[in-house]
Amino acid sequence: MNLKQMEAFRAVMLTGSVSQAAQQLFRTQPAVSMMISSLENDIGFQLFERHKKRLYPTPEANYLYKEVEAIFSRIQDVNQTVQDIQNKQYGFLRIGCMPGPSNYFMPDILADFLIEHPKIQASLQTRTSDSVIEWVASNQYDLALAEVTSHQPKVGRNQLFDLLCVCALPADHPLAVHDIITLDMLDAEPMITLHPDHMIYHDLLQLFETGGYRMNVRLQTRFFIPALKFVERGLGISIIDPISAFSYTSYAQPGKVVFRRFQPDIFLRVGLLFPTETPSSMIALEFAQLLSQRIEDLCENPEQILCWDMDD
Amino acid sequence: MNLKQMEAFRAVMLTGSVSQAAQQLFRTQPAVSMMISSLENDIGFQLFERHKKRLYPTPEANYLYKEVEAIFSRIQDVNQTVQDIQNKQYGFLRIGCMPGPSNYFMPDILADFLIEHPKIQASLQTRTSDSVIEWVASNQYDLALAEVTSHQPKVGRNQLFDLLCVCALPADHPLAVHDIITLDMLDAEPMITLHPDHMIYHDLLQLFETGGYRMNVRLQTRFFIPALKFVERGLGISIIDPISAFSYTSYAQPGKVVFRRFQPDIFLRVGLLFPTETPSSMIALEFAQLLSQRIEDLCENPEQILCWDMDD
DNA sequence: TAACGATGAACCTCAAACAGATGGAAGCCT
DNA sequence: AGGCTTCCATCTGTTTGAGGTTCATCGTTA
Repeated sequence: MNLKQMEAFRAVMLTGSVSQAAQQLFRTQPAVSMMISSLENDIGFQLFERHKKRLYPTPEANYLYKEVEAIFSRIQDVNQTVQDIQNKQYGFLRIGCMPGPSNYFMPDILADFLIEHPKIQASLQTRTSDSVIEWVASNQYDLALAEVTSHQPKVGRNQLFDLLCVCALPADHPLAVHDIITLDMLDAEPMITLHPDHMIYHDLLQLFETGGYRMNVRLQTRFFIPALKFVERGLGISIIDPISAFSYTSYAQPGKVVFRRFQPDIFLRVGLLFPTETPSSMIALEFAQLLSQRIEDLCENPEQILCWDMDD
Repeated sequence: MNLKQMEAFRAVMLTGSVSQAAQQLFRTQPAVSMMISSLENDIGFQLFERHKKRLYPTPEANYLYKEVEAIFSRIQDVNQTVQDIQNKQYGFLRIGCMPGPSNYFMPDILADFLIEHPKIQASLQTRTSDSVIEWVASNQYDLALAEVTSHQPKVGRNQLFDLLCVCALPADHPLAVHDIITLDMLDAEPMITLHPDHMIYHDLLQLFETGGYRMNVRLQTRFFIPALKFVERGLGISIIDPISAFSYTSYAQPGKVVFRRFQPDIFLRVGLLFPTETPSSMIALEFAQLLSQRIEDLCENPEQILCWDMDD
């Protein structure tokens, strides 16, 4: 009882004759005839009664036929799935994302991706970077975007990006006339920063101190996005990662906040992370490639943020 | 993408290693290794990532595995069905039966059969012989038992039985002392017969007339079974087919009716009928054999009816 | 007579197995 | 660190058998 026999059986049941079945299978008549008799021999009972130059299927043949048809239906399913996978149209994408990009940046990219891959299912979860790192390590996400501090996650296929941060100022701030904001301009200037336990606060403070300037922290926020709201209201200046800045430009009205190049360079390090010890799905890799490309695009073309207020 | 590849794939997924899979499949390790890579080549994407001497299934492999497992499950179903058919434990039995044997004779035999074949489903319908013949011809029954008059249904696998009829008398009837009832004894004796359109009435009448005796028809009934009720009440003597007589012995209390050999021979012709142009299921043939055997047993051993009142 | 199916003989091809060896990567055990 | 083992991939060479071919024949039946 093998597939070839079942194919022959099915063809004979469908066409009602050995000759036609042979034709349909692109085989010769003796070949099909032999297949049927070898099948009958295997299973130990007759499937057809030969009568008056016709084949009459026995009731047993009808019982079997239903089940054989079910097998072929499943095989068809498998082939469909294989095709879908080949066309990158099959799979489930579990994405973990830190808060900053999860509101606008990531959804935008994911939306583009899902439109191109209509059958793909996805889930997007927002968590703190620490949680995200933990979850992706335990294979709860297929890929994740999170801030990384140490160089530890540089293992496997993980990809690191050093995002050059920009300076966000109220549009009517006197310093907004400059193309580049330097450290000395911010001496004692009211600032909106992240909390002190955050890497970027630490880096910034060190810059101020080594330069001999005073960092005047007017407000501390947990994430970058709310910080921008305070900038918008004129409460101070903030140093912002480009993804958050880009997100802001995509939903806020221009005229309230402007972004400027900041000197010296200060980086936010984010990682595009994959589970360790578990292979990634092709879909995950495909999406990761798109995501990575968009992030690089943002790094290489900071004008889309810096010139946002001008050309709009 | 063929069964062999899927078998190898399944084994590797289950055991988690090529070597163990090879062992399980009674193949060599290179064979399984080759099968997997030829499968990967066919479908166009990786199923396993080779890492640290282990195989890690990709998510795609997991998607496929579910569907492959479903195929094997169906194949298992087919094999089970084949086995059930081999063991005569699969099928549906549609039986048509004329009224006489359908109350006790046929149910008894069918019950025996179903007990021996626990998984078989059956349906038993009672109709007039004419209806039964019509229905079985149009493949509504797998087999049928009916009275046949002409010799017409002697086609195909149909089997005819000439049932030697017996004489049913009230137990206290003076004639009951005889072992054999002859025609002359019944001269002008009150009789309970079937209707005149029935073959057996016609045969009986002819016998009486050629012998020069008078047939005193006290009552006419449609079937044999009610006729026996009248015999029981002493209303007359009846000539009964052995199946109806046997049925009666299996439910009635002895002491009211006795059966005696009747001379000259008079036969009721019944047929064990199969659909024409349609093969019979093995189950139908099996049951037909049992049924045929029981009928022949009844014909060859009439004592079980004739001596019923004595040894009980 | 033509169509259909079963069967047989002779033959061919190829997937799939074998055995047996090798090399590389990685784990395990001193 | 070194040695041993395990596991996988790969190669060579070989064999086997299923499944196909062609061609021919025969019996049945429309």
